[in-house]
Amino acid sequence: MTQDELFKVLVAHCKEYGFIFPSSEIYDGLSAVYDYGQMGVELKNNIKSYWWQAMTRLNENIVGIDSCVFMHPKTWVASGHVAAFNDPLIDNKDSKKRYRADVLIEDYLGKIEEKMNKEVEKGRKRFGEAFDEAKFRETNPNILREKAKYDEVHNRYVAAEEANDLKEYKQIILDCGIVDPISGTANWTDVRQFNLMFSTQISNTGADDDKIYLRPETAQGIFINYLNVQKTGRMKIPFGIAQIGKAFRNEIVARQFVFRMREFEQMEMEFFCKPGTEMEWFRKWKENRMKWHRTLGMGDDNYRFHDHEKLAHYANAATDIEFRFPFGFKELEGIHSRTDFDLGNHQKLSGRKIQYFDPETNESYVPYCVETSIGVDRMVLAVLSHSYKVEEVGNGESRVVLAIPAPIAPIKVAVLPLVRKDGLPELAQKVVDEVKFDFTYQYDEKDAIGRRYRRQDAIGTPFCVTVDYDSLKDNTVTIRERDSMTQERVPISELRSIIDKKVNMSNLLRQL
RNA sequence: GCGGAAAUAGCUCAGUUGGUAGAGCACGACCUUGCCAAGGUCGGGGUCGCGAGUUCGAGUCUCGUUUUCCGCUCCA
Repeated sequence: MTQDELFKVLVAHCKEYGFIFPSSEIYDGLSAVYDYGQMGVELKNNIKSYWWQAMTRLNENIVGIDSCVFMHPKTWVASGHVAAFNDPLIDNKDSKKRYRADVLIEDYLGKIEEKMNKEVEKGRKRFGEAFDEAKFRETNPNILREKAKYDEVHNRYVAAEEANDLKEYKQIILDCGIVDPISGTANWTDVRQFNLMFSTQISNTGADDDKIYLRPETAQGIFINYLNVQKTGRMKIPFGIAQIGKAFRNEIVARQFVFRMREFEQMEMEFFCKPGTEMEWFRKWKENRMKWHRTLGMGDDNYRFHDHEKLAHYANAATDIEFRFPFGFKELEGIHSRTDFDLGNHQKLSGRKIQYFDPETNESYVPYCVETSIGVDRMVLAVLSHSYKVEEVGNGESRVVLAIPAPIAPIKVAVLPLVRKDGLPELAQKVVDEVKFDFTYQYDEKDAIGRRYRRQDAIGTPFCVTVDYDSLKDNTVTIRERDSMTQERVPISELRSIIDKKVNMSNLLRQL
C-alpha cells in the first residue's frame, strides 16, 4: 500500500469506526471542518490530558488558564494579525498564479517612479553642476507626463484602499494594463479579500466597530492575562502559562483531512523569562517537547526539527517539530522565541505597565517569551496514521489494528463473554463492575469471539478480557494483548493492576 | 481560486444502446455454534450528492451547483 492509499484508507477507517466525521454531512458537509466521534473524542482528550499534565504537573512554575475565543479587537492590532492577514488577492487565469492586488499596483507605481528617476539622471548628466532637480521635475515634459499618470493611479489606489473597494482595485489593474509577469496576459479574476481571521459582531446593531474576531491563535489569551496570572499566582520569572483551546483560521485552501482545518484546537504554552536568557530556554523547550513526543513510543525516526531561516515578525528564533505523516514530514509543533513582541505591544496599546520587577536585580523589564504551540488535531492525526496497520495473521487472513500507545487509547479494555448463555454474560458483568471505575471499557456479547477481537483491534483497544467456562469454576479470565494477540489466564481480582501497568498515563509522565 | 477525477444502502462496489434500484459486508430478531472476521431463516435500510434541462421515460445524456480527492497556488 502506498502512503497515498494508506491516507485514504485511514480517513475511511476514521469515519467507519467513529473517530472523525466530516462536519454537517447530512447537508453535504462543510469544507475543512471535521467532528470527533465517540472514539475520536476519547483519543483527543487523552492527548490533551498527557500534554496538560506534562506541562502543569511536572513543572512547578507552569500554570494553566482557559481564556475566551472572543477578545478585545485591539488584541489583534497589537499581535500584528490585523495588519498581516488582510490581503486583496487576484489570480491570473493563464499562469494560474496568485498575486496581491495592492502589490501589483504598487509595483506598477514603482516602475513609473523609476522612469522619472531615470529622466532626472539624464538631466543631471546633461546639466552637470547647474542641475536643479526640483525645477527639472516641475518642467521636464516626460516627467510631467509620468507624474500625471502616477498621481492619477496613486490617488485612485489610495481611495480604493481606504474604501476597501475591490472592484476598483481590479479596474486600476485593467486600466493600467498591468499584466502577469509570467503569462504576460491581463486575464485576471476578480479581486477577493483574503482575511485569515473570521469575524462576527458582539452587539446586534451590525455596526462596523462592533466587529470582533474569532481568535486565530490561543496565545494572545495568555498574553492579555499575563498580569492577572503573574500577580494573583505570585509567579516569579521564569514561569509559564499553558492553555488548550479552539482557534479559527479562514484558510484559502484547507486540506489534508484534520491537518489543516478552519476550526482547530491548539495546546500552547508561553514561557516568560528574563531578556537575554531566551535562547537558553528556547533550547531547553526544544529538547523538552521532543522528549514528550518520543515518549509515546511512535519511533524516534519519525520526528525531526526544522529550524526556520525566515523568521516571522515576532520571533528571533523558531523551529518546528515535524512528524512523518503519510504525506511526508510536516509541522506538528512550533517552538518560537517571541521576544517581548507581544507583551511589549500590549503594553503600548493598552497603556498598562506590563513589566516584571525582578527582586534579585532590582530591575524592571518586559519579559521575553518562548512559546511551544502544538495542534491537537495534527497530534491526533499523527497518532492515527502511525498506529494504523494491516497485519498478516496466518492462514492468508489479515487484520486491521490501531496500535495506539496504550495510555492514550480510547477504550482500554473490552469485556467479552465467550458465549451468550450459561451464566457467562452475568459473570462478565461482574468483570465490568471490577474495571469500570478505572478504565474506559466496552462490553460486547455479539458475534463470534474472533470477530469481536477484530472489532477491538480496529479501534485500538489494548486489552480484551474473555469470560469462559473455566471462569465460572475458578474466577479466572483470559486477557488478550492487542499487539501480540497472546493470551494469559489471570484471576479477575488481578485485572485492574495488570491493565493499569500498561495504560496508566503516569507511566508516560514518569519517563519525561 | 484554477485544472483534472469522483459522488448509488452504514462500508466496498455493480448497474448493458436511456426502460421496475442490486450484491457482499455491516445492522435487527430467532436458531445453530463457541478463542482470533462461522452457518442458516426472516427482516429493516436508497429523493442514485443537490437543482434544472432533453425525453413517453434519466442512476445512465446535457448544463449548473455542492462536497471530496490529486496537482498548482496560498499560508505557516
